[in-house]
Amino acid sequence: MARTQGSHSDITGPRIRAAALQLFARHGYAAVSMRQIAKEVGVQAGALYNYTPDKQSLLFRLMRTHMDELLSARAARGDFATAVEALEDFTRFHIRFHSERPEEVFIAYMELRNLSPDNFATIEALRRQYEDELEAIVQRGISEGAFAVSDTKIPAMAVIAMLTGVNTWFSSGGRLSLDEVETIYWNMVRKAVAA
Amino acid sequence: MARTQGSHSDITGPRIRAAALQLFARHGYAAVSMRQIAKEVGVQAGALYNYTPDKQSLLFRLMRTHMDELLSARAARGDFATAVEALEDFTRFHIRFHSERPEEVFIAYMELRNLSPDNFATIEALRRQYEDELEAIVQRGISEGAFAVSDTKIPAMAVIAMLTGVNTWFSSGGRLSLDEVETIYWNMVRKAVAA
DNA sequence: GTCTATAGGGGGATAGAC
DNA sequence: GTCTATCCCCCTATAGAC
Repeated sequence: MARTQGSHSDITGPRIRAAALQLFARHGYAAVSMRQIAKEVGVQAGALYNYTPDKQSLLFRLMRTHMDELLSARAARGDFATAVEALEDFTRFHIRFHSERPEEVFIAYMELRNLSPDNFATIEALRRQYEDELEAIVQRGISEGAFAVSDTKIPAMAVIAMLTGVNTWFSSGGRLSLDEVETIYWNMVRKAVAA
Repeated sequence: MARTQGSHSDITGPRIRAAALQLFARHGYAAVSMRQIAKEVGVQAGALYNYTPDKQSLLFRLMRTHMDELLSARAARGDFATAVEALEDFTRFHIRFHSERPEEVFIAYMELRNLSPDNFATIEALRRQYEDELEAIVQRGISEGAFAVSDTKIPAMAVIAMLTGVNTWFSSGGRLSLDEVETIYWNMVRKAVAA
């Protein structure tokens, strides 16, 4: 028996999430209505509820997917002989991964307060996991005698804040290529923690 | 003739702005209603319009005041003999000023997209002015031979992003005093740009 | 799966009494 | 200056036809 249902279901779902991603990033979750999302997709508002139980779940799914992709892309990176090499890899990975997903990154930082408490806890745990990976690199560098910092958590937070800041100004057609930007940041990061 | 009007006007205005500040910071501009603000102040919603022409102006005034205070506090800092000293002063000033005003800082970063185009341009110009002051310090450090960075704008953005990040985790009752935090950051900033 | 229609609730802002 | 009352609009989410 051929399935007669589901003719559009495989395409409408992704299109809803793509529209929500762009609209949430541009105007903010609270300022975007389900009607706007529906209009962007080309369906009526009621049809959205075939794909998401509610607006909150739509936001959560975008953030959850983003964090999962971040952590698995990060996990796919190899091991490194020294903490310095690991830190350079982290620096370049972070800048590149985030610059390729400006909308997701923006939402991940700006819409945390619009998550329900449970959803917030889930996202927060994933974010913490990512930070811990950098903190471990800092710790390793100290053990190896390559880094000299009087704390591990603060340098990790400082480096992530600094690198994520690239997204606020970088544009791919600008004065510098992403590769050049990576190198400038890596030089600053390297020196900042160096012994 | 004694003025009989204005009995509450001197106090209600500030209370409205204080309530809006807290609510906007906590829930976001778009998610907060004029009725909520009024309730927090203890007046009816219509009374708010004696103090602001509309909701947008309320947001703008908060951001404008914050940026004005930032720039004048910064201007009150003295001159310094070397770029290194100027950079240390900037670092400590930025962390302290921002950590004392978490709600204002949060709004200044998160609600830019909810400003009308004209209001956005005004705030953006003030923010740019602040960044330019740091960029000038970086430029000076290069001239003096004290700093070695292959760009001036990117290090300025990187340092500001790093320092502002303190607000995402610092709490005054925590493991470290603000003074200790300042010193940790200053060591990283100093080394990051050092020749 | 999508539509139309609607329930049920807020929203920003204004008018006019006091 | 503040209140009550209201205009007119939009919101999320659901029900039921097709």
